Amino acid sequence: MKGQPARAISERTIERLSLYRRLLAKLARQQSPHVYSHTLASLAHGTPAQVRRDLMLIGFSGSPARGYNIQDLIDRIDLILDSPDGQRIALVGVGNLGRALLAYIAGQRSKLAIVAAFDRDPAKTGRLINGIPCHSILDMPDFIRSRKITLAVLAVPQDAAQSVVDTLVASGIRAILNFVPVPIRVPRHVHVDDLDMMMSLEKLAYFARQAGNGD
Amino acid sequence: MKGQPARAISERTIERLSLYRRLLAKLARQQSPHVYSHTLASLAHGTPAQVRRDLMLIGFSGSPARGYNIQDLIDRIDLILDSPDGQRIALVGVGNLGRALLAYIAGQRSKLAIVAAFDRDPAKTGRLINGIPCHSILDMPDFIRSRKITLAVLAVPQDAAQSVVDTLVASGIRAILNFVPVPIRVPRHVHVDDLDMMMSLEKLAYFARQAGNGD
DNA sequence: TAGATTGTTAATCGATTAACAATC
DNA sequence: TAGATTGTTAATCGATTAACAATC
Repeated sequence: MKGQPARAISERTIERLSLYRRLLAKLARQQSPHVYSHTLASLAHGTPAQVRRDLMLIGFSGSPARGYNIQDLIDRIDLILDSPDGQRIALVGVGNLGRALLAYIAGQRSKLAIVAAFDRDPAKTGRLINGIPCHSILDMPDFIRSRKITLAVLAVPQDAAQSVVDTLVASGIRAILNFVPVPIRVPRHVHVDDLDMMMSLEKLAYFARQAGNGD
Repeated sequence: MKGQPARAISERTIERLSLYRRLLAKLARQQSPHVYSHTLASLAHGTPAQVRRDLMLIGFSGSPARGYNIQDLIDRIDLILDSPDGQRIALVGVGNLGRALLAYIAGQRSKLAIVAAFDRDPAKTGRLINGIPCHSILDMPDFIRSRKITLAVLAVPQDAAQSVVDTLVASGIRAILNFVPVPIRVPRHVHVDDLDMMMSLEKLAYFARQAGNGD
């Protein structure tokens, strides 16, 4: 069964759809039930042409007179981005950053939910952290398999990263949000998104300097 | 005075230079003092052609016989990415995420250092958090100006984001690492990098699903 | 020397933007 | 109707990759 047109939507477009949905949710609480491409574009810091093209790619139509129906568009994006029965996330590495991510992600209401955390340190396992059960990393493979967890957030020490990733992949994980500043190797069917804060800071530092050493 | 060739290096290339430097630092502790483009490429998950092109752009040369000298290359990248007298960072928003970022960034040794944190909540100000002084957000403009802080990390609640950004910009901030999931408006000379975790998770969830709903 | 690698230009690829007929 | 907006194709732009002469 092929629910959607199944034609590949690019990574960039998926990112923007996620952003559009968030902006539309705010718009929905306001005046008009419709929005023009130029309005949404300006909220998203994009161009009207890009908004129209993105919506074309997901087969969503508007009207030249009124623009796009906000609620219908939200529903359409939900259909694409959300899995009907939600998707479960495992957090691996319950250090400072891991705990903050736990609180942060739990705070957003979404079809995505962290259902378990794992750590090597026995002092951290066997109890709830931010309402999420924290288990020994030894129990991770069974847990991921039995609970059909497909996503992982990686926040372990650098040295442990690759071996934890290998375990995650062997357990059936399909995508990893990686906070560890080291390139991790995965098979082609597994997706990785690297959020490398030091790299971002170094990049910003460079461009801040370029911006004008004037005064 | 024009220290570097000053020809614009692209954002992507700067990101890779930051990554190369990190990988080279590890290589430097090992066997050979030289590295080939294909070796560095494979560590960085890139292509040899891209590595050579990046190094060409910064005017760094190797030898067909031995490849690139590791220490010389590190020194060259330092010259481009680092400011001789370091660059100071302000953290705004000392919630769960802010405190974790404080610990994380302090942990990396770098020419970049968080020198102050700011929060609206009086319960959090007037004391050290992770060794960093935390001040009232009212003192922020003076502090940023007098200490010549050019970078900011933004981790405040959504509602406060834009007004805090306006204050930062007015105080002379040149670049912002933004963890708040809302598009912020800045003048053209200010650089923003958005690290939007929920967007990344939603993107990964989509591609994890595409990857094969097979079994 | 023969063989591998560098430095650099040209070709390719993908994504964004412009343009404009069709529509309300 | 006149005027603005949509839907979509074509043009543009930027970044990556391929190719290969020069070099060690």
